[in-house]
Amino acid sequence: MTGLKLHADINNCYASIFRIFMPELNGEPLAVLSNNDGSIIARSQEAKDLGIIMGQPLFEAKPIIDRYGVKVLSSNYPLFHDMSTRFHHTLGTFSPSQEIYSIDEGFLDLSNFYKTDLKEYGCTIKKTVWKWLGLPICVGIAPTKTLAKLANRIAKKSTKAKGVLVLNTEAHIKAALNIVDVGDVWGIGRQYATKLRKFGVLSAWDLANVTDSFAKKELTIVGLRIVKELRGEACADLEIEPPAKKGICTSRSFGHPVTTLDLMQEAVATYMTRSAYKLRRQKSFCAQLSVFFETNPFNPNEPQYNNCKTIKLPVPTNSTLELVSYALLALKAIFRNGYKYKKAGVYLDDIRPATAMQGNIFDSIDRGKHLDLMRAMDVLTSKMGSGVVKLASEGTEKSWKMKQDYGTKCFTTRMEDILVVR
DNA sequence: TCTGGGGTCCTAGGACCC
DNA sequence: TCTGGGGTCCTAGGACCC
Repeated sequence: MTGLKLHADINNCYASIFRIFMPELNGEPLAVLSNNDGSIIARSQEAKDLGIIMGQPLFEAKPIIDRYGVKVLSSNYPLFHDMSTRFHHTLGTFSPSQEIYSIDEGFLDLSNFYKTDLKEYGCTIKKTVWKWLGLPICVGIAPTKTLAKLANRIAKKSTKAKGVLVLNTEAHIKAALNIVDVGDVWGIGRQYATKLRKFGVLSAWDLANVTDSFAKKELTIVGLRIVKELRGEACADLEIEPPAKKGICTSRSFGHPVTTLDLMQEAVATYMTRSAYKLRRQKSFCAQLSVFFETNPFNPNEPQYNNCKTIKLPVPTNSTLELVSYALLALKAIFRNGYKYKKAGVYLDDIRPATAMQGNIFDSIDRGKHLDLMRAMDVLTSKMGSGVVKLASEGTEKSWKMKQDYGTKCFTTRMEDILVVR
């Protein structure tokens, strides 16, 4: 086996981050809420043990929360993001080759570490993250990314592994595949798991032993790659450089239903400002945008109206001013009075790098001026946070903005970022 | 009363072209 | 009488991820 990959992730990420700064939460059941405080998106181990379910609406979990005194907190993304950056930085000191996979997960390439005691190395990483950041992690090491993820999953549950599992012999890999349910394999979701079970494929080991043609036929080429990775054949390398996004979306549910065009315009302008900022951060332009909104689908007694309007731009741009004006045109084209809107969003599409720009002879906009203004806005935004400078169309009241009833301080960033403190 | 947000990739089918 | 077929592009929808 040539390649060797390490997967590390933060245990109960959001709950663990809060506990660093609020140690009184240690040992207590804790649930972290989605944007708008709608549902539960993260739980401490104690909350999991009480039967609080991932994705469960808050009101449904309320009986358990009240009965056992589960502590509830709103999401705090500035804080999560900051701690995530520190986690990945720490991880990166252990290999020259690193992939930042998500806010709480990363991969390292250990292919040249054949002389290293891998178990010990994994334990050192785990201890270091704990010492430097106070975050609990688990580590899996194996020949492919899929197997490293699987090793990590077992490490989390096994008392013997103590949070670090190395799978680098055929016997160990076979034993591991046998104890993992097919639905717990990375890339096998609910639909595929149900389908596979009907064919008698129950474990990860079963999946590793289907034929290539079966995998391709039933799970597409993506599934075939998973099967090969389970057999130890690497099909996915680490992504060292994050690829530029092909689509950029900003959408939110409203804290209160929105019924007027005025407020909807504020929200759309605000979301577009955010998307345009993301677009410029990755040094791209876009040639298409969409605006969409919906009423509350969980409320069948209210009249429902969802719509989406897409506009192709005559000249690709990343100017907030231009994108907002097109977005408002799109919105006006589809907005209807008489509905209680629950959510809106914008989507940027047909994204291309700044270098591939092509002009249009009918272009009447002074792009140089826009560019200077955007640069100035971006400097302020990155130094002082979003919202320090904004367009008039974004509004100032933002009565529609999302609910955060259980807010916390941004402990590591700015004290003035305090949302609501209880 | 109250149900997240932001992405990726693949496939099938239709339009269109020569 | 016999009414092609292959390629490409685009889009919608479905699956997955955290």
